[in-house]
Amino acid sequence: MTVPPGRRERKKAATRQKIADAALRLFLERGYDAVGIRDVAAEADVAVTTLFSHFASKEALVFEQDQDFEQRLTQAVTGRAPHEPLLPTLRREIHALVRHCTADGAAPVWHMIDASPALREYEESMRLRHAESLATAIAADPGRSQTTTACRTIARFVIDAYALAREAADPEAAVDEIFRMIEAAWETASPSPLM
Amino acid sequence: MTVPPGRRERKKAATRQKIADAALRLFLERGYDAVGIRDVAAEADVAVTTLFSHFASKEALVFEQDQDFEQRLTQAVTGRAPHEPLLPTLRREIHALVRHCTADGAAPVWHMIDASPALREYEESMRLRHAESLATAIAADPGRSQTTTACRTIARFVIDAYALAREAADPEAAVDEIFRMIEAAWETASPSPLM
DNA sequence: TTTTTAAACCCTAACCGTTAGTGTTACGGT
DNA sequence: ACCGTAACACTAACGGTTAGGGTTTAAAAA
Repeated sequence: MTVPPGRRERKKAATRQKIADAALRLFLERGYDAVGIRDVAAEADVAVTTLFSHFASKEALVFEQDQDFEQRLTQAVTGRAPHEPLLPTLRREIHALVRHCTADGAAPVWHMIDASPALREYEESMRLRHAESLATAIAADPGRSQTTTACRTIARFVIDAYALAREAADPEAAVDEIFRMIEAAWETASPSPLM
Repeated sequence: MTVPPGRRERKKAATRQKIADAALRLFLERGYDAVGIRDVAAEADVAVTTLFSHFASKEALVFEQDQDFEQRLTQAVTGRAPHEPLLPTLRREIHALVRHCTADGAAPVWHMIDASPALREYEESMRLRHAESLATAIAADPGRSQTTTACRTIARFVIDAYALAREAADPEAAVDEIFRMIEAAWETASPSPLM
C-alpha cells in the first residue's frame, strides 16, 4: 500500500500546501478578515478556482489539517484494547488534543480564530460533525447497551469538554473536572444499576 | 412601564413584521435557497438596506423571535421560587420548548431548517450564545458553589439536551433521559459529597 | 409654534466569497 | 504514440452584505 506517489499527486499536494502556507502567512500578517480570497490566490500564484478545488471555503484554509481530530477520536474508541473502559480512553485523547492546541506554537493561530466570528462558527459546526462521528463509533462499540440517545448525548458532552477546556484558565484541570461529570452521566445511562 | 409607544416605533415594528412575514411566506413557498434577499425585500416593498437594518442576516429572518428562547431559559433560572431546585426547573423549560417546536404548526418551518445547512449552522451558533447566557445565569444563582467551569458545562449540556431531543424519535422521553444524565453530572460537580 | 435633531427609510454601487462555463496543459494508463 | 482525464487557468457572474449619500417625518428643544 502507499505506492510511490506519481508526479501528478506530488504536484497536487505541493499546490495545496503552497495555498495553505500562503493563506496562513497572510492571515497572520494582516488578519483573517483583512485578507481576501483573491489575495491568497495571488500570493500562492494560483487561480481562485484552483484554490476552491483544494479547499471548500475560506475558513477551511485555517483548519487545514483538522480531519485528524475526527479520526483520532473515533479511532481512540474503535481501536482500543478489549475491555478497556470507554471514558478514560476518551479523556486521555481529549487531554492530548487540548494540550496540542494550547501549545505555544499554536497560540497565534488560535488567537486569530478567537478573533473572528466566522472562524468560531465554522469551528463549532466542525465539532458538531465530530460529535456525530463519535456518537456512531460509541454506538457501534461491542458489549454495550446504552440507548442511541445516550450515546449521542455522551458524544456531545465529550466534544463540549474539548471546547470548554480550551477556554478555561487551566485547560488540563478543566478536562478532568468535566470528565468527572461525564463519567457520572454515563453511569446513569447504563441500564444495569437498580434494575 | 410600557408607555404607549409612539407612532414611530409602531411603524418600525410594522415594517419589521412585514419583512418577516414576506420572508417566511416566500421561503415556505419556494424554498429557502431559491429565494434571494432582493426577492424578500421586493415582496415586503422595502429597500434591501432597510431589510438589513432590521435583520442582521438572511438566516435571522427565519429565527425571528428566538430571542425568547434565551430569555425563557435565563428567566427560568433567575426567576424561580427560592429553594426550588435548578435542574427540574430547567427540565420543565426544555420540555416546553421542545414541545413548542415539535408542534404540528411548526413542522414546515423546521423541515425547511433541517433542509438547509446554512440554517442548521446558524441555529447551532445561536445555541452557543444561549448556552453562554445560561451559564452566566447559573453562575449568578445564589447559594451555589460550583466552579465556573461546572456551570458552563451544565449550561452546554442543557442546550445539548434541547438539540438532541428535537431530533429523537420520542422527543419528550429523550428530554427526560438526557436530564437524568445531567442531574448525575451536576451532583458530581457539587462540592459537598464525601468531602 | 417653530425649529432642530435624528431615526427610519430609499437608491445606487460596490465588495467579497463562491460557482459555472469553457479551455488548456500534462500526467498516466494502454 | 495515443487517449482519457485530472489539475489548473480565465472570465464572468451570482447572492449576501455594506458603504455612501440623500429624503422624509416623528419627536424633542426652542
